[in-house]
Amino acid sequence: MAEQLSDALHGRGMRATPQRRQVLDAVDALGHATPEQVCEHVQRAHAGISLSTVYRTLELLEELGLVTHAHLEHGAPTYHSVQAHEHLHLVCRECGGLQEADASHGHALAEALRAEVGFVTDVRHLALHGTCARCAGREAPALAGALSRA
Amino acid sequence: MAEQLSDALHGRGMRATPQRRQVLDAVDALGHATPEQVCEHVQRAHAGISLSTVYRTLELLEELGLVTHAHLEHGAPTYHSVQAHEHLHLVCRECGGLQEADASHGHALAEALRAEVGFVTDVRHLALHGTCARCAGREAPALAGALSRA
DNA sequence: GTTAGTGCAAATTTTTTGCATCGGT
DNA sequence: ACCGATGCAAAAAATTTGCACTAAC
Repeated sequence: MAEQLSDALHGRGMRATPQRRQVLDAVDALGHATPEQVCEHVQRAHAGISLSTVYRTLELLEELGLVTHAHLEHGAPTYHSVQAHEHLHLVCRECGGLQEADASHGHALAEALRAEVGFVTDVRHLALHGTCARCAGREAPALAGALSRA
Repeated sequence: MAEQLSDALHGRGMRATPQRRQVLDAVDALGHATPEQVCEHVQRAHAGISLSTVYRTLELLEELGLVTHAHLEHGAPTYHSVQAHEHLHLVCRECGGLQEADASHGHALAEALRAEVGFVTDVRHLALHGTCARCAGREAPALAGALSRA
């Protein structure tokens, strides 16, 4: 996989720098991470890197198809490794919590869209917003009442 | 519907100002709009409004459940009226184009998630990223082939 | 008349860019 | 040695906030 990065870079006449490897490793390790979190992680490891380089590198890695990003909350893009298992992101609007769900649910949707309008969906980039089970239960009076009666 | 806004505001001890009506109207009229586009639209109409007020008002309208927003592209939240027909947003990563698709596809996914993990998805807030039919055909014949074979 | 809401300008936060220097090839 | 990549600091966006003034109720 480290070779995958080097090859991709060299193939484009670009250079395999430690920063690029470290950013990719950080995205891998963190699972979901904002550019700032990636930067902190790399610096904490031991290496020096600037936030500018993180931005530039994430953009590059995305072009290379090694990472993707999703907008999980207001103005905070989060990056994921392509190698990680595919999953959907469920973002709760009430508590801000994040949970993951199996990507298979998304595949049916993606397949339907491809068949109907030819749009090829990147399931790894799928973020769903709504209300998680806990918040839905807490805030829906009817449901809460039914439960407390039991 | 104008009454819906007034009632919602008065019920909370808030005031029905022309700016609030105009922001809601603008979101309605524009379909998808960033805060800045909303501001321009209101100002073009004839009224004075500041960008600060647009931000504050959009946040308020979202709390009231009259608008929702989705992150269609990097760092640019777009707001939609709740009254508009539900639809999915298909964002092409290659050309940046935006197309809509019927929300019924999303409903199956939403239903599956609700049944499995109790997460209540807001389908209006659903943005899918990928490659549109035109770009898929033009830029990645190999990938398109691989996918259609699957 | 009260008090929430607005506009403006300043403060934050987030992301991009210019340029001299460093380092991979 | 060559030229792409980095770091830093400044610039550009994007969003939030403080405060005096306006206007809805």
